[in-house]
Order: sequence, then C-alpha cells, then structure tokens
Amino acid sequence: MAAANDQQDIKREKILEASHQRFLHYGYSKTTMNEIAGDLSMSKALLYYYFPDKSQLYIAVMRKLATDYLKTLESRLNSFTNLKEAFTFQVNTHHEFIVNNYNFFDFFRLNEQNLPETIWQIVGEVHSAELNLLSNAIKIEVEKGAIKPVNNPEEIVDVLMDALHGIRVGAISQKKTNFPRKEHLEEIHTKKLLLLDIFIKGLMA
Amino acid sequence: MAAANDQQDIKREKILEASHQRFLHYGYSKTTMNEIAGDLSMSKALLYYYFPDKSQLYIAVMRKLATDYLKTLESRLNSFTNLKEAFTFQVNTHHEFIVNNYNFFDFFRLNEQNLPETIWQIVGEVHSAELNLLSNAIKIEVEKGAIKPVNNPEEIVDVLMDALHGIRVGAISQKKTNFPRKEHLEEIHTKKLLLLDIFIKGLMA
DNA sequence: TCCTGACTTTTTTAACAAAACTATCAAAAA
DNA sequence: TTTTTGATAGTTTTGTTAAAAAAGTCAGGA
Repeated sequence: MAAANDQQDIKREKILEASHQRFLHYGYSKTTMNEIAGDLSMSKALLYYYFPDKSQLYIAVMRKLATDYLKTLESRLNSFTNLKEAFTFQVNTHHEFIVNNYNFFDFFRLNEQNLPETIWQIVGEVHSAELNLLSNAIKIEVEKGAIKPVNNPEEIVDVLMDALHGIRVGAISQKKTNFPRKEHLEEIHTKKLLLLDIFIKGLMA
Repeated sequence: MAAANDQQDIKREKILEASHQRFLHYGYSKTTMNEIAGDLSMSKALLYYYFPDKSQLYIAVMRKLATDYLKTLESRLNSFTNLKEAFTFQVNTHHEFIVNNYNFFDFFRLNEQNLPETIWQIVGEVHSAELNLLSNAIKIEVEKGAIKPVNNPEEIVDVLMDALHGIRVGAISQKKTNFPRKEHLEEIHTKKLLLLDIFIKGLMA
C-alpha cells in the first residue's frame, strides 16, 4: 500500500515537473495537455487520472512553487539580527523567485480578470504568510528594544508590501501591461531596495 | 479676428464641458458623438468641425483636467513650510481628483492595453510635473537645512510616487482589475497617508 | 466662417460553422 | 485492483459573415 502510494507520488511528481517546464516556457494557455503527456510519453488520459483538470494541474505546480518560496523565507527570516537584513532578504528572495519563474506567470498577464478562485487563494496564503513572517520580525525587534514600539506591525508590513509591489519602471509609471517586463526586473529590484532603505529608516525614527 | 476666435473658444469650451459630463457619467465607450451633439443641440458634424475625432475630444477634456490639477498643486505646493505638509497636500489633492473624476477614467480600466499614445503623453507630463514640484520641495528643505542633503531628490520622489501608486486594498493585494474600485478609495487614501508618514520620517532620519 | 443633413466608412455585435483542445469512459494491460 | 490507453463526447477558441450602430466626411446653405 505504501509502495503503491509512493509510486503514485513519484509519478505525480514527474507530471508536476514536466508541467512546470511547459508552463515556464510557454505559459498556461500555450501549453496543451497533449504536449505534457507527450513529454512524459504517456497518454493524455493518464494525466486526468492523476489530476482532475488542467487548471488544477497548474495550481498544483504553483502551490509547489509557493511552498518552496515560503520555505526559503521561513528558514532564514528569524535568523537575522536586524530588521533591515530580514526585509532585504525578503525582497531579494522575491526578486529571484519572480526572475526564475517569469514566464510561468503569463497566466496572470493574459487572463488578468476571472482567474480560478484557487489561484487567488494561493496568492492570499503566500501574502499572509509573508505578512506574518515580516511583522513577526518587527515584533522581535521591538521586544529586543532595537526599535521603538509599533502599535500595528501587520498594518505597517501590509503598506510596505503594497508599496514594494507598486514599484514600476520608467517615468511613465502606469503605462502598458501593468505587469513588468522581464528586462525591467533588475531596475525594479534596485528601486525596491531604495524604498526599503528609506522605509526602514522611517520605522526606526 | 479676435472676436471670431473668442466665439470659437467659447464654443469649444462648451463642447468640452458637455463631453466631460458624458464621459464622467457614462465613460468613453458608452458615450456617442450623437449624444454629445444632442446635449448641445447641435449637429454631430459640428463636433467634427471643432475636434478632429472622438479620441482627440476625450484627450482635450483630459488635458483640461490635468492642467487644472497641476495648477492646484503648483499654486500651493511651494507655500508650505515643511515637507510633510507639502507631500500630504499632494496626496490629498490627488485623492480628491480621482474621486471627483472616477468614472471618467473607465477608459483606462477597459482599454487597458493599446491606448492612444497621446494619453500616455499626458500621464507622463503630469507625472513629471508632480515629480518636479515634489523634488523641488525637497531641495528647498535641504537648502533651508531642515533635512540633511539628499543626493538625488528626483529618484526619491519617483520611488515614493510608485510606492503610493502601489497602495491597494485588502489582503489579496494583486487581485482583480488592478484599478481600485470606487468604494475602496477612502481606505487606500488612509493607507497612503500612513505610508507617507513613515516615508517622510525615513527621509528626515 | 459656421453649420447641417445626407452619405460613406469603420467598428461592434450576433450568429454560426469549423477547428482545437479539454475532459470522459469503457476496456485493455499490468 | 490499480494503472493505462484509444476512442469519443463536450466545450472553448477561432474564423466567417451579415446586420446594426457608431464614427467620420462632404457638398452646400446661412
């Protein structure tokens, strides 16, 4: 029984890997179930044996990415001594995550409206996990007496995350697709670090 | 000659007003040239005598709004004694502007991609005017010795404006239309003031 | 120079068929 | 009994066309 499940899990894992590659290179809408099946030399029907439908498959991949991302954050975030390092680590990790999976998220760029609810659920989970981790970092600093008491850390972090999210490139701030282009990610990252620097100073003040 | 032009200008102004009302209530795509002409009891053809086409008409209205908005900012912005008041005034004025013209901008919500280039030009102009006004406010503060020297005020203000722009509502930060709903504007405004508060402190530090 | 009614051109909408893809299922293989 | 597949059913996307609506033009009148 355990062996059978192991086998299943391995196969599920293989499917997730192949799907991830396809989604990463071609995005959601330009990837067909036939292609994924073909990559694995299996029939399309088998995919449906392991996953209920295409969107669930995509979501499973996304959930895996999200879990890995959060694991990375979690493992290091409370090991930092000062607040700035912790936040910088978050910004850097986030940047890396986006760069590495840029095409994967074409789903968001294209389908901007009406995405499956589960997607937003994952986004929400990640967001609140980040929010928890970061506001916790603030609380620890407060307890250590490193910064003066903050009445609502969650609110602060929420604003900061929105602000970071708002960083765009170029003078024409809201132009075009709202989703940053890949070639701008580095510039955006730099601007985020600048914002973070000022924001942290503002918190300490 | 002057009289003739005055007459023309008055009529142009009337057309702009009527168009503004229509665009404000019904948005760009749900407003027809026939309706605007009807409001003014004139023929549609006359509209085309004064404006080359519908989008130019819309743009003219937008340019007027932008000019008024900037005039408001300009007139008061260098009369403030401290930086925080100046920036707060900007945020408040911007908020008011958006609230008062919310439906006017449905053009942006719907047509998200491929807007006429001129629109982005206006957006760009407003953006850089704001950027100038605000970074000037910083420079003045520096000269007065109120805050310590800043090596690149424009960059700072650019980041701040992006950050403010990024403020969204609710935990699920990037959900839905990317354009805030009207009922969320107040909450967003409050969050912006919070961000501004921290940011300014960070600048002073 | 300002204005209009009638006209032309372009865009939007609706209906529908063809193609592409998702999803299902009975049955074969392991 | 679990895993796999070929055949096929169902759905979404794409392409086509015709009608309606709106944008845009123009010759001519005041």
